[in-house]
Amino acid sequence: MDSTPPLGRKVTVRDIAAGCGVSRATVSLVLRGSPLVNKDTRARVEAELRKQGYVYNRAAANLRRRTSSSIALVINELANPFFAEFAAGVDEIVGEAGMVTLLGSSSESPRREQAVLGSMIEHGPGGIILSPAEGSDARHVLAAVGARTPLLLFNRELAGEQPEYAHWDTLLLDNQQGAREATAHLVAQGHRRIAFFGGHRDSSSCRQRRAGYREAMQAAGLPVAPHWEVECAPTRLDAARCAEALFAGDPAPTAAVCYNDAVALGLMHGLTQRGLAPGRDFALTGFDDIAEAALAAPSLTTLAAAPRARGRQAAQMLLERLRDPTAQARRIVAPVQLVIRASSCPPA
Amino acid sequence: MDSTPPLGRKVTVRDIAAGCGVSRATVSLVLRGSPLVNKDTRARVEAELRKQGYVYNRAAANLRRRTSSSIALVINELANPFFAEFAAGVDEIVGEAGMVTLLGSSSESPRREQAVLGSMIEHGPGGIILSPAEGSDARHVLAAVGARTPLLLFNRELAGEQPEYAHWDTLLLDNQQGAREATAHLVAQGHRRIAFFGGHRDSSSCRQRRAGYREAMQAAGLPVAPHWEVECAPTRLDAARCAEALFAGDPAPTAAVCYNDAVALGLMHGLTQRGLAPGRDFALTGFDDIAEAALAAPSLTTLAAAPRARGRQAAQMLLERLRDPTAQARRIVAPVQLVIRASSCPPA
DNA sequence: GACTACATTTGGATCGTTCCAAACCAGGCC
DNA sequence: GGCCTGGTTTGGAACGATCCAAATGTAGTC
Repeated sequence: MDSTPPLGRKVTVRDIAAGCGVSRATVSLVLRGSPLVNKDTRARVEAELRKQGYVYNRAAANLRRRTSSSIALVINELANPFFAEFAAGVDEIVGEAGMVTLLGSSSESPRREQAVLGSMIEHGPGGIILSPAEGSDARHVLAAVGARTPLLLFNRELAGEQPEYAHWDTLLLDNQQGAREATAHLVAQGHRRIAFFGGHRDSSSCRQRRAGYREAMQAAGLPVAPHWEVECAPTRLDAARCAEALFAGDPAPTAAVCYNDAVALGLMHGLTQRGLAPGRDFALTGFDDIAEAALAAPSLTTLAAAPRARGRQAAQMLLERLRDPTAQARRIVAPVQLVIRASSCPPA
Repeated sequence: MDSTPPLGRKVTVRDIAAGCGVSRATVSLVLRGSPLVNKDTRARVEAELRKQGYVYNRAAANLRRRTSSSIALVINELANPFFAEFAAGVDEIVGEAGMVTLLGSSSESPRREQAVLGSMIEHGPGGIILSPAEGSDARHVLAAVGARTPLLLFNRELAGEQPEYAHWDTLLLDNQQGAREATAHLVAQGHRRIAFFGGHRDSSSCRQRRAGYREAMQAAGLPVAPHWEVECAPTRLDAARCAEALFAGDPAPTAAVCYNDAVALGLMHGLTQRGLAPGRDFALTGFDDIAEAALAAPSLTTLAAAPRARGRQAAQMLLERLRDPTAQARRIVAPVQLVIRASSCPPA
């Protein structure tokens, strides 16, 4: 009986088995808490495990069992607090399920996204949660991940998505409904000249939000002047810079539905510099409900997407898919909630 | 020769070997780009790899080679933009090195931290980057990760760290120097009554920043009144609530060095509600240089810690450690940079 | 004592890859 | 022909766990 804990080598089931005079199979049963093994034997083995400082090798187990214990999470921009919250939510659920999250960031580059997916897939994740980079398309994603590993798309749809990719689950935000509600709220406040401000024309979320805005305007019987639809990068800085454009034509709007909170806060800045007090002389709404929305002056009316809850939901959807790989693909459009604060005042 | 791509099963080197009439060993050599294999053979094998849609099984390879291709990253609070940036930096370098990041979040709970570390270690990461939860101590961390896996500590030191843990690398921010510079800057602006605002007494970063503040005050020959050191949770909300405390005694300060940016922004809010204009009637500085610091009104003087660069640095340090496991442990204190903006005005 | 019934334990084969020492093959040289 | 050399290729044994069918022991029954 050679029960000395090995020095250079890792401790394996073999060492434990030798250490307390049972077979490897028995140790393995103990490790998995099987009811087959005798009480005393279990106690002896468990003592030996502690004594030798055994650590389970999940990779070896996964190899033999043909299972996986990880979920890959590929995010377009991790540094964005919205996606960081989302990632935290995913990791929460993945952790609760006893699995581990493989993290990757694509930095909004479809090429890097493909490379990252390719690297992830070699590690054999049970499934993948992908928040696509702008411009990412379905063919490349399919080429990188193959048809075997379940994939869940978050936040954006892929360009060129065909029925053949229909086995992918999708979790989207209801951008259109959100923008519609924000617009309707401004209308209800008494505004007639309402702009849509910010975002990139080619981003799908921007298109959807703008569609919701137009829909609500039309439903209220209100016209949309061309210079009320202003495009800008989705950053505070660029939004502040573009504020001018709203007042470049006649008639000037008295309110704006903004692409997101960052843009709304930038616009506030721009308005202030023009001598207009946001929340008094001009009403606006955001999108996302980031932490600062509640603390801005004036506090920002916005649409809460609850990114952490969405992360949890995405992870749960994927875990369910792992349990039943043949189930029908799901497409969930999560509602967003209008949070009314001070910025959406009635017209001056 | 059975070259039909298997249906239910995964494609393995065995299938490729059979598919083009060579041995598994040869396929393996091709996969790793060995110069030993003949040009024509290589081409044949590579064609077969593409044809069958082979994906490399890194877990199996790691098992045999006794190597690892992952780095574990355990963060105290991923939703905090500072740490999200840090994580993005880590992942950048880890990805460049052809490895993958295992993500875990401890939500500032030492208990969860230990559980997460325990789960991580079973996946056999090559090394671990840990940004400890508040109150996490060295003994528990050691128990969870063992002495075998290299560990790098970021941002905080562990309670009860003894010489026996001296093999852990450490990357810290120079909190003390930062606070000293901020204080000295306010002194140079002409302030005499300077407060230190926010943070928890028992957090090590808060202690260090406060020490820097006191040092600078002493160096300038300035006294520190007891009610100038105000404690509060490191959130905007609580900071706004605690602003009052600064003016609860005589004499009132004319400037404050804040624990971090969130607190500084909260204090601005609190000042405004008291009828004081931050950046005109009262000077303040932050810490972290979060995105909004530059866009706040007034823009916030603060200390830039460059979290993404720190993440890259941490990953690099750990990768070097993997290359040379016996090298002397390193302890790097990264300087932070004072960014002067509008909030640190001279006295009114 | 032979039988079944049940609880517990076990040795090999296996997962997909890599290592290693040995084998193979062609060409050149004595 | 025998021998060496250098470039290629290869079968079998690992890595650390799990599966499986079969073996072992222990009572209980007739």
